[in-house]
Amino acid sequence: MKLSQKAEYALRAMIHLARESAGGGARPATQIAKDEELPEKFLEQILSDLRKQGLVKSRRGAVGGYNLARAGGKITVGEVLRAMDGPLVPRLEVSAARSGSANLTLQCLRLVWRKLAVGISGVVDNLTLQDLCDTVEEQGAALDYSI
Amino acid sequence: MKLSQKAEYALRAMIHLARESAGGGARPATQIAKDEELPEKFLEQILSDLRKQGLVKSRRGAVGGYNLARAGGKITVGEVLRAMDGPLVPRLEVSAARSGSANLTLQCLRLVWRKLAVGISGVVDNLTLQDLCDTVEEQGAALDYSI
DNA sequence: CCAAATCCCTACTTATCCCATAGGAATAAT
DNA sequence: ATTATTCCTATGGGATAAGTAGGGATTTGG
Repeated sequence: MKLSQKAEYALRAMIHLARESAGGGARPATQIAKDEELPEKFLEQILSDLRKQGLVKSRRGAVGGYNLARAGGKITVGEVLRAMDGPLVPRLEVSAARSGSANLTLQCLRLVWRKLAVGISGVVDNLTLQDLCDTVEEQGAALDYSI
Repeated sequence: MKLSQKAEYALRAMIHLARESAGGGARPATQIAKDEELPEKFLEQILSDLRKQGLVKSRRGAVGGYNLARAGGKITVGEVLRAMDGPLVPRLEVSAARSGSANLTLQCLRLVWRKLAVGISGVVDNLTLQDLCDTVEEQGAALDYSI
């Protein structure tokens, strides 16, 4: 049950934009990379993907950079993660009908995946970038390293 | 957000044992492999791991095989998945203290991971092998391919 | 127009690690 | 003994993730 590094980087970049670029100006990838300690060229690719998924807007040229495509309160964590990794829960590719025992087992699996999907979606689809910024801000910076 | 094939196979084997071997006799790996259409030698390794984690009991020799270590109602899906894949949620290995912006971002991440952990655990740690068997059995075999 | 800054695209490399296979040693029943 | 099984270790192949590199396209400012 692992999330890709790419998805983590994407989320970090998005959180950065939500916090840092509320004031209009576009933020160059190089600066995001430096501030958030992300590999620069890799981040470029990620931002490009995020743009294609409609999560950020870009602007080229001398004063170019990136911005959230919508307000931070309108972008959920789930959108970001799924934009990078696809579906968040294992999908059962049922080839053909199976024999009796195997078939019952696969039904059990489906049940698990479905419940997992509900649980995970319940979290990430109801959590916006703004929520994150707000919570961390009000908690202060020195709290809860226990994960 | 992907589960390893190994974890899926393990869960399938455990569900098989929960359903099929309630009546005492140990079930050989070869038969599990055949019934559930799992790669035989790979399954051997998986069962060996499950044994080391205390989830199945094995018996060697001519009438040997595997059995659940406890009743199916006492083994959760979460135990099985974690036995194979380790923690189900990304763990943030915080190296050193970061600069201001990166640090705030990492706190946001921690918040996400923590909420995800709660959501996922809430599902898999409250779902036993017995639950799965019961649900599927009472629903009948021809239901709900929609995942 | 020119230079600088930036996004954009594509190909490549590298490393990791999952998935599986193979062969045989230990153990137990008949 | 023979047969059926678990148990252990090593190995390979292949996919995929993670990151690098280089250069083209676009915009701003002088």
